[in-house]
Amino acid sequence: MNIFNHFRSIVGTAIDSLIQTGDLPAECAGSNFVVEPPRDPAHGDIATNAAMVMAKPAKMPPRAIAEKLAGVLSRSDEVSSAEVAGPGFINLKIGDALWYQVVTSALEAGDAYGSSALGRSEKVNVEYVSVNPTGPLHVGHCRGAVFGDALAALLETCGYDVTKEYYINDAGAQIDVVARSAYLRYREALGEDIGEIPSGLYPGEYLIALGQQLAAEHGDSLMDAEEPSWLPKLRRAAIDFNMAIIRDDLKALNIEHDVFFSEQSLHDRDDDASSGIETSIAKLRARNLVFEGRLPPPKGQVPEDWEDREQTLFRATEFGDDVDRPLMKSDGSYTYFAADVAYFQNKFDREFKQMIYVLGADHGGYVKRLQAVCAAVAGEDAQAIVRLCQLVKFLRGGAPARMSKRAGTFVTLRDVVDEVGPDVVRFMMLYRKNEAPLDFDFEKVTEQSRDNPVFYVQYAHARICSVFRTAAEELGAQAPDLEQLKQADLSLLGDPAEMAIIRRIADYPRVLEGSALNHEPHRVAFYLYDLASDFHALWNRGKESPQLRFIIGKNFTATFARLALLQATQYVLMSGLRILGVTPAREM
RNA sequence: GCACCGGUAGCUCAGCUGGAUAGAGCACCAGACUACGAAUCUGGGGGUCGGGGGUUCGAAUCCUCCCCGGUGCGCCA
Repeated sequence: MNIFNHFRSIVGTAIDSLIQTGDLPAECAGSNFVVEPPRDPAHGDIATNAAMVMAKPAKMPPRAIAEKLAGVLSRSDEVSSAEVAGPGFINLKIGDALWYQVVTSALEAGDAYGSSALGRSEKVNVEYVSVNPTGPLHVGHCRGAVFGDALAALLETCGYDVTKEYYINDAGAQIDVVARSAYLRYREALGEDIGEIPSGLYPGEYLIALGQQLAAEHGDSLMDAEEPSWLPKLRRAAIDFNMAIIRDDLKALNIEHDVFFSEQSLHDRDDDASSGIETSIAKLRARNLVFEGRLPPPKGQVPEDWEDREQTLFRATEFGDDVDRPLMKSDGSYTYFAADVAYFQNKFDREFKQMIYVLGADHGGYVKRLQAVCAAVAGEDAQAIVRLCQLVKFLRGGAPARMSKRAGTFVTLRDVVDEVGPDVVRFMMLYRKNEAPLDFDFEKVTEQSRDNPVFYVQYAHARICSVFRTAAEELGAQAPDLEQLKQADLSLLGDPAEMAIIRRIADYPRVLEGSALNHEPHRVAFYLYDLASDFHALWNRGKESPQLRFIIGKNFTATFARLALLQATQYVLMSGLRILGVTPAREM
C-alpha cells in the first residue's frame, strides 16, 4: 500500500473532472504534479503542488486553481479536509483510519512491505566490481562493490528483473604479468631462490600458494620450458586462482554475482565463426560508424610516445562523445574499448533494457563513450546508466592508509571486513551519496561509537526484539501472535510520537520508488536512520509517560496495539536493511 | 586546454529530480535511567546554500560566466 500513489490518482481524477466541466483547460491533463508528505506535519497529512504546476498551461493563478481543486477533493470520501495554503499548495487531511490501515498492510506484507511492481519485470543488468583478476580486492573496491550490490537489491525489490554481473578482464597484458609472476612463484615452490621480485611483476605473497599449486600439478616439467609454451597455461591458472580469491573476498561482504562474463570470450572464435568483437564491429561498419582516421593529440599533456597515425575509429562523436574512439591497437589487436562495444552488444542481445555500470570516479571519462556505444547499438531500445562512485579516502587515525597493488603491501578488502565487519563496511559505504567523496577512518569506525549510524539503526531493531522477548516472558501464553496483532485495535494509537512512526512507515514505499528510479540506494540508508530516530524517540516517551510504554501490564488491547506498531516498524527495518545488505541484529 | 564530479552550520553530510520558515549527526550549553537495554531521548544557540548575472508566481536545485578542490584526457586495462 502506497497512500501517496493512492492519493495521486485521486487528485488526478479530480483534475480530469474539472477539465470535463470546463473549469480547467484540456492542457492540464497529464501534468507532472507530486503528492507527498508536507514538510511541516502541521500543514496536514498529504500535500500536492498540482495547482502550481498547472498554473502555466491553465493560464490561471495557482491559488484560483487550487480553490477549485480543493473544492472537488473535499467531496471525496477519503479526504476529511482540503485547504489551500501558501502560493497554491493543497493540504489534505485524511481520516486516522487510513493511517492505521498502513500499519495493517505492513503487517500483512511482512518484510515484503514496500516492494512494488514499479519495474514491471524490466530486465536490468547491473555490472559492478569487475576488477582485473590479478589479485585480492583492495579497500578501494569496497564502495563500488557495496553500492552495486545494494542497487541491485533495491531494483529487485521494486519489481525489476535484475542480473548482477561481473566482467572479467581476462584478455589483457596485465594477465601476462600475473602469469609471469606466478611462474616465478612456481620456481620458488620447486626450491629455487628467486630473491627479490623484479619490478614490473606482482610481488604479492598471495601468489606463493599458486606457485605451490602449479608445482604440485606440473612437477618440474615447466622449469626449462620456453615462455610461449607455459604462458597460456599459467594465464588460465592465474585467472582461475585470482577469481577464486576475489569471489571469496566478495562473499565476505555478502556479495554474490549471478554472471561472471569473460572478456576473452569476446575475442574467441568458435570454429569458423567470427568473434563477438568482429561481429559487433562489422555491424557498426555496415552503418558507416567505423572508419579509418587520425586523432588529434590531447590538448594538455601530449604523451611522449605520441605518434600521429591512421587507425580504426568508432564514430563516437556522432553520439555525443568528445572524440572518436580507437578500436584497434598499433599491433593490429583490438582495444579494450572494442571489447566494450562487443560486450554491450552481448548485453543487448540478452534483452536487457537498462545496462547499469558501477564505476570508480577515475573512470569518469568512460561515461560518454559507453553512452555513445549504447546509442549506436541500441538506439532508444536500451539505456546505459553509469553510476560513478567517488574514490574513498582510507585513513587510519587521520593518516592515509597506503595501498598499492603493485607494491604488494596494499590494504585488502578482506583486511577491512575482518577488522570492522561487513555490516559496518556496507552501511558506511551507503550512508553517503555515491558522487560525494568519502573518508573512511579505520579507527573511527572500529570505535563502534555513536558516530556510527549503523549501530543506531541496528540498535532500534534490537530494542524491538527485546520488547518482544519481554512480552513473551510477561504475557506467557497470552503473548500475541501475528494474527492477533493484525486484529489489534490500532485506534488506541494516537500520540504524536506514534503517529510520526506511522507516517514514516507510510512513506517507505515512496522512498523505495524514488531511490530505485534515481539509482540512489543511499536514500534507503538515510530513511532507516530517520525511522530509527522516530522509534528511539517513542521509546523514551515511555519513560516519561508510563501509559506510552509498549507493554502495559494486563491491558491487552493497548499492549497489542503497541506491539502491532512495533512489528510493522520491525518489518520496515528488516526490509531496508536487507536492501543494504546489513544484518538486522537481534541483540547487540 | 577540454570533459566529468564535488563546494550547504565550526566539522561530517542530507535536501525526495523547481515548492511552504534550508534539515540531521558530531562538537558546544542545559536537562532525562526505582522503567520494555542511557549504544537512547528532550530543549538551546549556530547559515551571504563558493561568487556574480539570468530564467519565473517561486531557485540550494535549471541556464551562463568566474573561483576553489578531486578525477580523467590515442594504442593501459
